[in-house]
Amino acid sequence: MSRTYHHGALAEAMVDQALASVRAQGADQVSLRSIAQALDVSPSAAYNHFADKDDLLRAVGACGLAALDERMSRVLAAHLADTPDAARARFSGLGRAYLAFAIDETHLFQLTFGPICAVKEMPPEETGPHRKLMVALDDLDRWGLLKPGTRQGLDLIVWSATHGMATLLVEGAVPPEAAEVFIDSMARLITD
Amino acid sequence: MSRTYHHGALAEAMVDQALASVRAQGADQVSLRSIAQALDVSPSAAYNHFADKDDLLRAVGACGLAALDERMSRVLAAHLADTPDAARARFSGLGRAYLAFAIDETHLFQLTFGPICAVKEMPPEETGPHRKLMVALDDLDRWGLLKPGTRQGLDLIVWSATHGMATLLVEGAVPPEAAEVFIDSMARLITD
DNA sequence: CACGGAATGTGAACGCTGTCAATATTGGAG
DNA sequence: CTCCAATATTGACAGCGTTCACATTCCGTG
Repeated sequence: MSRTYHHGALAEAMVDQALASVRAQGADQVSLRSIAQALDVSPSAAYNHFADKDDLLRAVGACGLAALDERMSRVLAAHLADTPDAARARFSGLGRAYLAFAIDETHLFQLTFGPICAVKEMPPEETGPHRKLMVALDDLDRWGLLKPGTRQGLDLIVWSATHGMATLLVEGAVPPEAAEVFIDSMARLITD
Repeated sequence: MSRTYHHGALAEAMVDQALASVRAQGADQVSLRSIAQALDVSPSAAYNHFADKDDLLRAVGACGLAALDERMSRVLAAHLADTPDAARARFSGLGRAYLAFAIDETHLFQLTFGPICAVKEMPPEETGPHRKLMVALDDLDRWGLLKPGTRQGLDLIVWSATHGMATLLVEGAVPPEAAEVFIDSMARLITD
């Protein structure tokens, strides 16, 4: 199986390889040349498919966002029931998924939400994870589980707290055990 | 003013220059060579004072933490009174200071809380900003302004929400105007 | 005051990096 | 079958962090 001059699907192959490298070593340590070498391809081949190294890394960051979104989707799929308990389970399950992603995909999390992938023409309102969190909040509200009149301000609080807790975990400022404590405290604070 | 062979205080001068460069361009774009050149010094001179480039950047990150701490100190100094209102003012003032730092020192914030300066033998419990926030929470509790029985879980919530909101501002995921909304919502949520 | 070692700065070099321009190869449409 | 557009290569460039051998200066000890 001699490798042809044309690879055929270099773009995806490079994203895959870059994804693996980022997971293993963190985005800072990944070099364009090393992933080209891993694919038996010349370094400059990348420039037929990506503008930059950063452009490639942004594609990897998008994979990270997708991975997080899928974790959250699985949680929703596990609690479909139309009951207060299911609504509660969805909300704290989503939070747990977010934090679990930060814990065991640290490097990918850092890339996805780091400076390179900074939000550009892609407001968080339209991304999966943020929307899912807000919908879960709406559900809680619909069942009357939130303290009355607090729904509005809760958007920013819940989002920033969850995302912030994730970054604290990633930075090592807080031990992984704190994640569960956080989820419980949050649920206790916003529900009646 | 001939420049002597020995600079005299290269270490501090390099930190100062690096701090300025980080503020201007962000830590990623700062090169050891450029700051050496700005100080009219050979690139390798840095290695008499710092182990690494990262070691120098960590010193800059420490400056960032100090700058944040000073902002928060100023807030405390402005509300010394031993009254409930002063306690409230201290709490939300500290939050505002944290977010203001993130807004107008974006690059420095990213370095200070980024991977390079990752917490190492320096638990946040001992850093100024975290401690100040917790003390402010204690004050609110002492005046009976918190919902009863919630004090314990509030540590993680308040810390992660504040820090998280700061990172969202830095990433551009949220506009600066949201900062004030956040502070109000937070205060309303945790106090009675 | 003299001197010698410690501290500090220099210069050139190494291997690595991202990126680009010129060139070669190839698949597929006409 | 031919030719163009897409794709990959080669070679080069400038810049990076880092190291090593060496130069210069400062300062405490005799």
